[in-house]
Amino acid sequence: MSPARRRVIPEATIARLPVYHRCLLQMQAEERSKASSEQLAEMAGVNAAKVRKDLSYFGSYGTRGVGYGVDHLLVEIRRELGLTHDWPCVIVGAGNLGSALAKFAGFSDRGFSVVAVVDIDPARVGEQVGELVIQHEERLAELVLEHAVVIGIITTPPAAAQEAADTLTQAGVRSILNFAPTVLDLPADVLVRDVDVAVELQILAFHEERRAAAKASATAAAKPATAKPAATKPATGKQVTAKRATAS
Amino acid sequence: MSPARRRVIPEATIARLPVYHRCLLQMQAEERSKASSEQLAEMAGVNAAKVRKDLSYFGSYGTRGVGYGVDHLLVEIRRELGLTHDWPCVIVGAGNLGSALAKFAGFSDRGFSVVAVVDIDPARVGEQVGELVIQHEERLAELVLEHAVVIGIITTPPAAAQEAADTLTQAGVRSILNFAPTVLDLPADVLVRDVDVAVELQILAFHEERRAAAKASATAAAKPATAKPAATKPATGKQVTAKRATAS
DNA sequence: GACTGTGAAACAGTTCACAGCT
DNA sequence: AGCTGTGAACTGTTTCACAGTC
Repeated sequence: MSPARRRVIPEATIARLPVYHRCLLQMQAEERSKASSEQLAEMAGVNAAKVRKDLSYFGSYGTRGVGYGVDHLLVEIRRELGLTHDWPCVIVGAGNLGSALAKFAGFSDRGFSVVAVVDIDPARVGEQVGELVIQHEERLAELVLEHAVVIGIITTPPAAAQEAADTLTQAGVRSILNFAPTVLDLPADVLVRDVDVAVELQILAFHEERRAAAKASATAAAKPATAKPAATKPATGKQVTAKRATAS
Repeated sequence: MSPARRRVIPEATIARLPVYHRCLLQMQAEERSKASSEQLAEMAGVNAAKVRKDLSYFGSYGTRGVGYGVDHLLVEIRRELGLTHDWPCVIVGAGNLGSALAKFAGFSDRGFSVVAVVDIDPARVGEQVGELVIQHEERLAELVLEHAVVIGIITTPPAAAQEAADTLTQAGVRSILNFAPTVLDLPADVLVRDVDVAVELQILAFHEERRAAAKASATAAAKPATAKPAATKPATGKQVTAKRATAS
């Protein structure tokens, strides 16, 4: 529809867009028609300047002195994210996680529909998972073509992930969400996003470990400059909010 | 044990540490005793300079002219990540995802043990999930204290996530892995990492959308500088690898 | 000769601060 | 008066390139 005369958007901005989208949906549900960058920021857990800069990459959707129109902004973000049309996805690996994702309805309302679930274990083929029936992984390429699958979701054990990714790629899939704890080796035009729960836990553990070390060494050291005293209670006005980290 | 005379480590480095750890484990399994930054980099899907810089934050664990000793490096990273001791975790919300995580054994071998699963639905209490029995969410604070839980994993529906987080925080938990699609509002000393599958899918969708737009506009434009022709096959020497993005 | 460790350069992302619109 | 949009300053991260060590 629109001409591709668009600026280059920072990755960090792109990663926040879905969050803004969610916040705006909530505002819409609350019948709010206007939102200032300040309000959106508070809700999204970022600062107002960031919201304004992020949104400005796409155009001037706000009104000075007023704010952003919730409905309008929602439409624009929706368009940018391609949430106006459907994204057929396939899940490879019907283990605990794959099945959980297949059953989970929360994506379909945002345009992501799981059109097939495959597994390599013949014993599992035919089993019902949510609305779908597990098919054999042999049929993966076929299914991708048949349903015009655009996004592949890999939830296999790590040893099987590369092969799944290769099959998906050869069938034309260019976007992969990889839950397997492996680094996939794919052509440069394939976009892979890794979600690894163990990695996340280890990052948390690292910080816990440091906290413990800091506390231990605070016994001798006089200067309390290193470790702040734990924020006793949320302040009245500006809420001191948790350190946040999302997939980039 | 060691004095807290440690440098400040960039977040980006911390996020890669678990990946190096995984690669080293694999090398160890393959009986390799030495690894160069180049080899580690290839395996981890990053470049060699990054590996060297990352590791150098922790000390000089390599030998010039030789590389890094796999076993030694593994011990050091393990220590940094606190994988030498156990991290008791609790899962709040025994839905599809919560149950899948509870059943999944893949964390325990890295020191993360799920010591309890709670849910707010009385009908689910008593149900077996993996090795554990679902308990009522009322008991959450109690369970945290009893098992000295350090990490809380929130897998509730979004509406219930804030309350779960508050309870965890009040019981002393300072690290939260949040799967609920909500921005949690917590004291600044609580570290939250968000994992949101819908967000990940939307990021992939954004890029797909742009690809489609670029292709559409490429009809008129002569310069093929914007979109590279799809890498036909993995090159012999240096592998051109997929764009990668992990939780930061 | 090979490979690490690291300053310095380049790049990316965030925050500031204010001009400009309504 | 209020709030957006954005250059400019700043902070964080990656990459380069090479001196230093084995």
